[in-house]
Amino acid sequence: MGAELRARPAAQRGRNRRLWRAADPSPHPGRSAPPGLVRRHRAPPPTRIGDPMFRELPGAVPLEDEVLRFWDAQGIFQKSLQAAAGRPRFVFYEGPPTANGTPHNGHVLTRVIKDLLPRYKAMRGYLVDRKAGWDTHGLPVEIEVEKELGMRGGANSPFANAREAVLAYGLDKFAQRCIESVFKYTNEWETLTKRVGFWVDLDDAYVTYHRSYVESVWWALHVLFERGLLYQGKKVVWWWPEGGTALSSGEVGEGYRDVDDPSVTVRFPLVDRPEVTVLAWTTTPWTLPSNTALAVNPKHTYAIARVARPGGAEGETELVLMAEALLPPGAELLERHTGLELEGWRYTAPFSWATAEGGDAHKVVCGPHVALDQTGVVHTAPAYGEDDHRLALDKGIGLLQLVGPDGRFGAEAPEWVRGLHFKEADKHIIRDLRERGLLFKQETIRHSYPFSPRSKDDPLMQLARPGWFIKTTAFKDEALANNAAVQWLPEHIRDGRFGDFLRNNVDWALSRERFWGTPLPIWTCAGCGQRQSFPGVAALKAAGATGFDPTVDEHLAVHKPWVDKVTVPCAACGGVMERVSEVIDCWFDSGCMPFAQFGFPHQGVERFQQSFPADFISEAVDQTRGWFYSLLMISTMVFDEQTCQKYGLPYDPEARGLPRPYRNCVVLGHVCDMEGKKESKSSGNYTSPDLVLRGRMKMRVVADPALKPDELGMGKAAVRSIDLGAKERMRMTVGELEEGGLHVTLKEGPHRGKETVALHPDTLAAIGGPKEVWLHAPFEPPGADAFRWLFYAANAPWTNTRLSLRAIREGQREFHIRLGNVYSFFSIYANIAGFDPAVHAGRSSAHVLDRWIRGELDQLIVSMTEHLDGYRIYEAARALSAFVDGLSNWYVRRSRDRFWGDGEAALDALSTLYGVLLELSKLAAPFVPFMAEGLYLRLGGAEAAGGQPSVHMEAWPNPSGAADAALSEDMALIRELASLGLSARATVGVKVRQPLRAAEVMLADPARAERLAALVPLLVDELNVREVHFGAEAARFVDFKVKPNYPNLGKRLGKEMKACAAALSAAAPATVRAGLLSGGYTLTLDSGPVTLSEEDVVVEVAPRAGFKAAGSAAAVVALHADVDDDLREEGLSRELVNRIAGARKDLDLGYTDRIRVGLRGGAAVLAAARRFEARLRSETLAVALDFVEDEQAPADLDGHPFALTVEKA
RNA sequence: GGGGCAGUAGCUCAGCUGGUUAGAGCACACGCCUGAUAAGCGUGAGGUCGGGCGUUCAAGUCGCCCCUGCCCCA
Repeated sequence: MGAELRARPAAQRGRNRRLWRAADPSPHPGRSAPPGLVRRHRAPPPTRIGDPMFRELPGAVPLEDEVLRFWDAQGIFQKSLQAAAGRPRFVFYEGPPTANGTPHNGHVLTRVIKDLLPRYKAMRGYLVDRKAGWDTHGLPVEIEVEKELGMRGGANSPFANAREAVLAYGLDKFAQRCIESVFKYTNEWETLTKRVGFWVDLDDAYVTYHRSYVESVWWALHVLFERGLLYQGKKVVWWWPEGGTALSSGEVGEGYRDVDDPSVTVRFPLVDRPEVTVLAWTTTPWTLPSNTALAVNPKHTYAIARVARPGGAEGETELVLMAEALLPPGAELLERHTGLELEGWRYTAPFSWATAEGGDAHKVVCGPHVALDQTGVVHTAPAYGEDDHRLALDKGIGLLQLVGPDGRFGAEAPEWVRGLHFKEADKHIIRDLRERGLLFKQETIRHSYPFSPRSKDDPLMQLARPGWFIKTTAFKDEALANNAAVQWLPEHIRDGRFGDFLRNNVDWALSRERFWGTPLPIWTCAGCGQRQSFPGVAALKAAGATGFDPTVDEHLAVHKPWVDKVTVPCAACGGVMERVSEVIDCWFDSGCMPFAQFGFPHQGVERFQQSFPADFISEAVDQTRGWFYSLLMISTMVFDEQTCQKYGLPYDPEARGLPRPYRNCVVLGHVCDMEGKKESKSSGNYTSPDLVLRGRMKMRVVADPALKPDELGMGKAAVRSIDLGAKERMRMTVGELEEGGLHVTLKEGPHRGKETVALHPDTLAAIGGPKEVWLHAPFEPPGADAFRWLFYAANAPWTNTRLSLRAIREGQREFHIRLGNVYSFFSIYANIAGFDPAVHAGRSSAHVLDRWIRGELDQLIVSMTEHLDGYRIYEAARALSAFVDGLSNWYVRRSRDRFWGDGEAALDALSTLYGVLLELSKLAAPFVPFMAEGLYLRLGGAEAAGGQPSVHMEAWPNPSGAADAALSEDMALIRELASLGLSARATVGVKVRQPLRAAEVMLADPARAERLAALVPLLVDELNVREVHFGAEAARFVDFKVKPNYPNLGKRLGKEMKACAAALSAAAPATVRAGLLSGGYTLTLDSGPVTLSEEDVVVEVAPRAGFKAAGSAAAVVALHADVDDDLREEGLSRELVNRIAGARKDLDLGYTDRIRVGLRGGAAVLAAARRFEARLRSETLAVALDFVEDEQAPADLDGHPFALTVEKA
């Protein structure tokens, strides 16, 4: 190898490197990576013949590929379960997702949280079954199929609503389509699940439409029916006219959106005094024809007053009746009445199209729900409002229902509004009111109003409907007690969101007039009205049921339309019982999951007994009214003492069997975009999880001639959420794994729909006009571990997470890269030293750094265990990260010279670091399962004594007893002193390579100096000073400060605290300090003398002005800044080492390669080199050093001429 | 309209049961180190802790009111 002249100073090398980087604007998409993500750009030089013992750790995605292959090939997940057989169980319930849409980033969050705790508990010695599940029933599925089939009711359709379209299509075919739709994206879900490392048993997944599941749900309903808790009634429900069905509160909640609606105040003339009109307000004018009452609050004061007539002539007035407190300014008060007094007053309704049924109409009634709002009088239409309905029942008021379930005015209505959609009718009704002089005021308000969650343009209406209900209100107290026994994270969910929901509980509107769902297992006799429920097919057959279709699939047989053909002879009258037509709310399915997943009680009794209740569940916060509720409510009702005893379930009478069915619930926040908005496909601020995981994503593509041929049109929100500059070029291919493809420039533009991008028509044609394309990001994807880490370590799981590549990379740098670097460092020296864990591991080195890091590791184990046992994921992740920081930036940094030394010292350090890394791989395993596995296997954990095939089968580490609180504190102080020393060096302005004579350290608590003695060499090295002095001399550059120890003194002195603080600050600090050190210092306050002990006063130090020093409250470090010839010579020699090391690197030499060095230079350089020749040789592995005196040498070493040749020996 | 959560540095977030220099990361500036090296480290600047009132010797932390945002409900 040829020699190379190497004389550029280090600083210049650095600058060039920066320039090189800055001048490289990523010309090779797909290849270059942002600085910081690629660990090295060349393989480390071979260090010995044959394979090194400790292999390099590859980048994130290749590592994850490798580990996934390994898990798969070795069946590690299954093995881990087999190995845990017989251990106590930690029960986890998987909340079933619906696979009829592609998974998004929010699902990544839930999946990684659900993965972490089971992994942890498995390592802690539990058997953790992880049964997957799929939610397959319900409206979302039906709507999806209706869309696929182009079914839609209304104006341009032959059908009144989609419901009728489905009936025309055929229920049997429809059910088949639903099943297909449900598993449309199963592949995407399974791929994502594996890719993010969520261990769950997909092969044994429960499916809510399977017969065994349906029969379990039937059983639960049967139990409720038998107890009289399942009843038919009429309730006001949120109704979706176009869908022809009621919606559950969860479904309604999805569809709220801000809209502008009319806000009208209407005149209702009193019958007895027609000149006085009651003013009532509504935002739903279409309900006015169905008005049957006006409600007032009995406690409020109402007034008859003369007010200006709106829109009337100047000075025109009218008499109105409304709440006194809400009268407009200038109103003339004529009479006062309490709400109570108004009850029974009759008024003339604005419309009289029909007569109210079932009671009185058109009078004033009192309702406690009436708020002091608008006029304080509420227009009441009992058919269209829950409060209204309840009040009407209460007061014997009848009901008018002029808008039918199809959302349109019916035959009773006059022609001008007949057949009109209710929203459409609003303006006609307002016009009519205005023409008849009944409209007092009209405005427009913006408020949130629910729309169909599946068809965004269909407004919902409240409607009194007959249906089946569960009497959940009868279990309110029990449910609240159950809730109180659950450990919620965050805690406030219990008394806040969830508790509130339970307190305001209303009976569960269970039935759905739909098709694809669990059929309600109730049969009724047309003859005598007898009703009976059946807990399963066997019970039906036992009752003599006929009509089962033997040709149909067993799962379909328990669904509509097949199950509707099943009839049962009526035990009461001998007639024929037929099934009621309804199916049930699919939330009820989900809440039956604890037992239905095993088919309990028809089968799987033992598995259920072992799995009830769950130790842990986790979903996003929107499930408070969804799954969290359905689970809790159903188990509260069904698994009472009686049921538990009957089926041998654990029931602690003390706790009334609470909580059930879950003990701990981690509530997750939403995944938001960079602006903090919730990610959603329809608003376009959404990226596929694939982008983070694999650096690519599949998008639909449409043509847009407004684009340039090389442009890719993408919604603004999408571009931002992808988190690149718009100028970044992405690679686009048609096939998933295709090489090459087109490079396109992102062009921000309008949002074109869910996951959709646009291309110029020609470009689209040129690539064959595909419907979908793959976009490949011009960066190295962070991968699954980094994605997981973001959700664990960026913030608590229940706060919303802002997703951005930047944030992911930040976390990756902080944890993954740092840990990877430590391993990389270890592997280099372990390979050089021939470190063999079988021989060298487990040395209990007495070196203070080794003792320290082992102690820190112990403390880490303790704190992570505590945190994870308390489900505090974020805190555990922070502790882990802080440890890795200390390991990298203090342990390794200060241990370096030991690693490249020989013999025992190196083996001690290697053995310690090896042990720490191996334990760390276990501690990190639940968080970053891929990297942890990669580390574990590379460290030979599997081959070590007692090792397991996988880190995930390892036992969670136990503290070894190495924790040393005193050492830990002392080291923290030393690190603080190092920090102060470096700060002081910055004021001196001398680089750290230049040794200084001494550092003077003054501690606020001088007693600690002695304990620090053993650690002082670390400080000497870190600060590059020859000596560190504590104490006496240091007093010269320190000022003392004394202040009261508030927590201590505050309790003792109370109100005297202020005076004491003032007196103390007035005293001379040095005197106070002296007094304290000699047993106590006495202050004289107005109230008398107060003697302060050392514990009562905090003494701090601060650097006195004019010294090269830096200080904190605990210490001041000052430096002897003068550099004499002796020090300068040593500095020069270290400078030389640095240059030679730089040359080695430029020559790409291996770590152990020997070199020959030729040094030309001036007298000063040569003198330094000769004096420190031994060190020069050993630190640079120079086997030969030639000196040539040359005062004209071209390069500069701290102002001295010099030149260097380095060649491999 | 009601309820829940949140508002702390330019940005993203910590901050335990109230205790006196309010922290971290990123970004920025300067510097350092470099046989882990397209990595790493240090220092600095940057805050009336959304606003107001109150409780207290002491409030980012507790209470009340208001403002703003998000979520849930009506």
